[in-house]
Amino acid sequence: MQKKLERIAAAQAKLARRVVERPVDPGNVRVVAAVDVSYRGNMARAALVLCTFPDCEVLGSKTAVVDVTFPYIPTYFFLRETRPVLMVLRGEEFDLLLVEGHGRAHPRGYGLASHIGLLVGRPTIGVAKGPLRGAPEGLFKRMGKAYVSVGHLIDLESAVRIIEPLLEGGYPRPLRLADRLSKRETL
DNA sequence: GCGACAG
DNA sequence: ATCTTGTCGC
Repeated sequence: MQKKLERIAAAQAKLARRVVERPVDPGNVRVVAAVDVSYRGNMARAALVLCTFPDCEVLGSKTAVVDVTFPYIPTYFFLRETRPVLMVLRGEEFDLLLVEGHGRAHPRGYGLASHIGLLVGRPTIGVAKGPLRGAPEGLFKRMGKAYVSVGHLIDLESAVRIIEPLLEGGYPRPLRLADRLSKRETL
């Protein structure tokens, strides 16, 4: 298994080079999507919440249940949540995506948010509740209780401007809603 | 066995 | 993330 992780780590380092950082005009962002995943037994339940920007009026929500295929291993988190996240995002449209987990704020510059961003081809921001050991300072911004970093197709400055109006109680409201929906039945 | 890092 | 009651505090 250790050998397998070494190969994956090398892949992450290579994929990190494909991450694009560029400005995003908040004025062009109309629909924001947020995804989070909860667990129960051997099943993962992903939740998606779509809302307007910057007012964050809920436009819709959805959930997807899938069996867990990989354990949680720090810095290899994307292996565990990519499937459930892609399932719940399938067929959905939005201008920007918020992912529960780090983007570039990762030892190899490639966390779940960057992986999802590369796969969906939409501006993606990574938001986590805590820092990851080995993540270079400067690649993320502490906002309230959240650690914000670039996922893909956006730069940190733009990410900060977009997260700012969405903060509620120290955390982005869309993600708070997605977190609740992933664990409960109601939003 | 101990210590401990996204979720 | 999840296992878990009541309790302390803003």
